[in-house]
Parts: sequence; structure tokens; C-alpha cells
Amino acid sequence: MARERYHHGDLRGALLDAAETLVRERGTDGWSLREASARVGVSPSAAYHHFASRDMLVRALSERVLAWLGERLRHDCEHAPGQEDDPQRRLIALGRSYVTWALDDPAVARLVLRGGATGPDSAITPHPHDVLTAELDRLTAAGALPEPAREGAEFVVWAALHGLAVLLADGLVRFDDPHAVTLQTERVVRTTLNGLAQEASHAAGRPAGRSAHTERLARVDLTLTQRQPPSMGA
Amino acid sequence: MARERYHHGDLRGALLDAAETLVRERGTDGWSLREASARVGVSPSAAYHHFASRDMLVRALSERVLAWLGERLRHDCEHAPGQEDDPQRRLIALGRSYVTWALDDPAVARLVLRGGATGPDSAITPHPHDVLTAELDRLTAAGALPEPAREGAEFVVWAALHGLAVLLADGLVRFDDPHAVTLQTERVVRTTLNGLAQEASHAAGRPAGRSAHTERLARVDLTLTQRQPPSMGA
DNA sequence: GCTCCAATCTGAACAGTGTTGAGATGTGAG
DNA sequence: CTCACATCTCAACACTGTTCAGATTGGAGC
Repeated sequence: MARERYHHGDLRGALLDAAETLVRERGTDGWSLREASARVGVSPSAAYHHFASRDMLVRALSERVLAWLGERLRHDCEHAPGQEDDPQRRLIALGRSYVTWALDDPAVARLVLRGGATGPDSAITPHPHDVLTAELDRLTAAGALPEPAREGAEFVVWAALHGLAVLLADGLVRFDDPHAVTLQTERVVRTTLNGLAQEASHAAGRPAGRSAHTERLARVDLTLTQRQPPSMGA
Repeated sequence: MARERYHHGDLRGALLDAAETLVRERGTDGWSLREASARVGVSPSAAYHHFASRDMLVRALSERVLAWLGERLRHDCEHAPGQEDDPQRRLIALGRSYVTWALDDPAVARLVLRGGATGPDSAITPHPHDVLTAELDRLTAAGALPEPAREGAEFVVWAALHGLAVLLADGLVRFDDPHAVTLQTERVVRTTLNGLAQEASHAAGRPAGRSAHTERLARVDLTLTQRQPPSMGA
């Protein structure tokens, strides 16, 4: 596995690859920078010309995977089975893609989902969160999600899906039947959307058209975390 | 800080305390066993008479906190503001307690919520998950949650609440107004419950009383993870 | 009271870690 | 062909988790 040329060519990418498979083999912390370097056939200190620290390596990997996940979600929305025009079907496809990924690649998912550096901003495109909000907009435009319930709705849906994904990736819950994951994911999305719709219709029944409760919620200023992109990474 | 007696008396507890404050100061991995030992005024190897490894220390701490959280949730259900007879109010109080804790003590929450050893089983009493299911049962008994929707409902609610808590603890979302957290939590719980109720009523409208979809969901075998309790830890 | 065992803790050591800095080795622009 | 610069190596640093032989102690049984 020793390379012949002194210069590696793409050491950065190779280190990210090695780190990714190491995460898969032994989790986020079950490996060392030295080991990743050794796998690539390079001295430990070589890595420091591409990443400021081990943490930065992990963060860069996290961002790489996150961007890939964004692509995957978007793709699976576009190619939702059945009618991809139905915005609700699209959202279910998104949820399924998200959760399935977390379950199929749990070690990497654990790394990425607890966001050491996965705050929505960075140069990550498309960020999974953006894909979700776009789908909710589409849902609203199609009339499937009432206007009054739209504000902050991405947060409710995100929490539910994220919770599901994290619970599965962490192994806190487990399904015997792999198909059950799909069903539960679908149920979570449907339940959440139904709940959101009903909340809005309740509000519409009130005198002012929107209840005081909904009104206050609308004023909630949901600020997504700003994080520095790794200086040498990404 | 050096103790006078050779035997510490309660080194185990003292190490757990030190670990807890270290987690709070520098996160799950930002400290060493040696440092925790030093804080307690004891040699590093002393810790190994109480915990098989550093990991076991962390796991034991996780379980201690988890049990404490269970107590907290149960307490906050019992003493729900307003009418503690209203099962929906109780569940909202539970959600509030859960999420608020994650936000107020994020470092410890991060440690505990990703469950290295927090699978519902162990000797943890009361386990937060059990408190949740008990509340859902109460909700069903009161008629606020239709029978057909009860099965697996704890999973939907848990996912939503857990997702919210994890997103906040990980700093993936942030609210400017601290009160907004309360509102969003309430919204998440309400939305989920409404969604579950509506799902059931939809099903009731069908010929067989339960749709094929609900029928399949009912057969989902939700298995909670079984994990070994740490051999030397509690 | 004393004895003696088992629990508890210490000290020194091991291999392995992240990280640094000085120097070797190539590469591509001029 | 040269030479500056990016890339990589080597050796070293302080520190980590962990082990184990031996010192220290509290308490049970006499």
C-alpha cells in the first residue's frame, strides 16, 4: 500500500476517505489520526498540512457527508415513487431517505447528525435543512399545508424526522422488520403534517382568524446556528 | 483539596461528580480520567477500582443522570401548572421539562441523550421512556388519544420530543427568546397529538374501522434496545 | 485489645495519542 | 535550469488510558 511518489496527489481526499471508513469501522472516536495517515501510507504529520487538527479532519468529513446527504435528499424528492407531483409524497420520500440513511450508515450518521460543524450555513450545498424547507414551501403552495401553519413548520417536521433518525442511529430503538422503519417514518411525517394542518384549521375557527397562541408562535424567531467553517477544511 | 484520610470514603460518587462538572465545563471528551482523579485528590489508578475504564465512568454517569431525569419528568408531570388532571397538560409539562433540561444543561444532555448506555432497560428507574408511555396511557384512558392510534404512539411523540431536545442540545437550532422554546415545545406536542388523533379518526371513517395502513402499523414490533449495564458501574 | 484479610489506594511503567518544528524532497513557474 | 514553495518525513514533546506490584487502611473475628 506504500505509494511510489513522494507527493501523494490528493492526500486531503484520501485522508477523508480513510477517516470515513474508519468511522464506519470503529465509530467517531475509535481511531487515531496516526492510523488514518498510516492507511494512506503517509507520516502522521503530513495530515497537518491539510487539516489543522484531528477535529478539523472530522469536521471536514462531516461537511462532506452532509453535502452528499443534501444531494441524496433532493434526488429522492425528485424521484419520489409514484407521483412526484404530490408534495406530500415528496416529503414522505424525503423523510424516508433521511431515516433510511441514518439506519444504514449509523456510525457516519452519528458523526454528522450531532453537528459538531453541521450548522446550516457553511458552504454546504444543498444543505439538508434547505431541502426540507423547500419541500414545505412546495407543500404550502399546493395548498396541502395551510398558510398560517407554515411559519416555523419546518422546525416541527425537522424535529420529528431528526429525532427518528437519531434514535435509530444511536440504537435507542430498533425494529425487527426492516420494512417497519419505512412505515414508522411515513407515519411520523403524516402525523406531523396532519397535526400542523389541524392546528391551522382550529386557529381559523377563532374570531381573529388566528388564535393568540398561533399568533405568538408566529413571532418566534427561529435562528439557525451560525458556525465557523473549518479554516483549513471543507 | 488534598484529603487527609488514605481511604476516600466515597470515591465512586466523587469521581462521578467530578466527571459531571468536567462534562459541563468541556464536553464529553474534553477531559481525562487523570484529571478527574486529580480533582478528587486521588491517583489515576484509584479510579480503576470503581470503574473498569474511562468509558464505564462515563456510562455510569450517563445512567445516574438518566435516572435523575426520569424523576424530574415524573415530578413535572405530577405538578403540571394549572390542572394536573388534564392529561394533555401533563404531557406538555413532560415535554417542556425534557426540552428545557436539554437546553439548560446541554453538555450533560449531549452525553446522556445519545445513549451510549441509555437504552431503556438497565436498572434505571424511572426510565424517561417509561414515564412517557405512562402518560400516553393516561391520555388514552381519558379519551384524549383514540385507542386505534395508541399503539406505537409513544414512538412518534418520543421522536418529536427527542429530536427537539437533541437539536437544541447540539446547538443546531437556537432561539433568541428563551420563552420561545416553551412555545415551540408546546406546539410540537400539540401538533403530534392532534396528528395522532386525526389519523385515528380517518381510519375510523373507513369500512373496516381501521385502514390497511393503520393495520400494518399496528403490527410493527417496536423493540427497545437491550444493552448490558456496565459491569462495575451503576 | 489484637490479628489479619480484603478493600482501597499509590507509584512507576507501558504503549499509544495529538501536535510541533526543523529539515528533506519533489513540482511547477519563470 | 533554477529556485521558491508546497508537500512530506523524522524526531521529539507532553499527555493519555491502562496495568500491576506493593503500600496503606478499616473492620471482622478472636
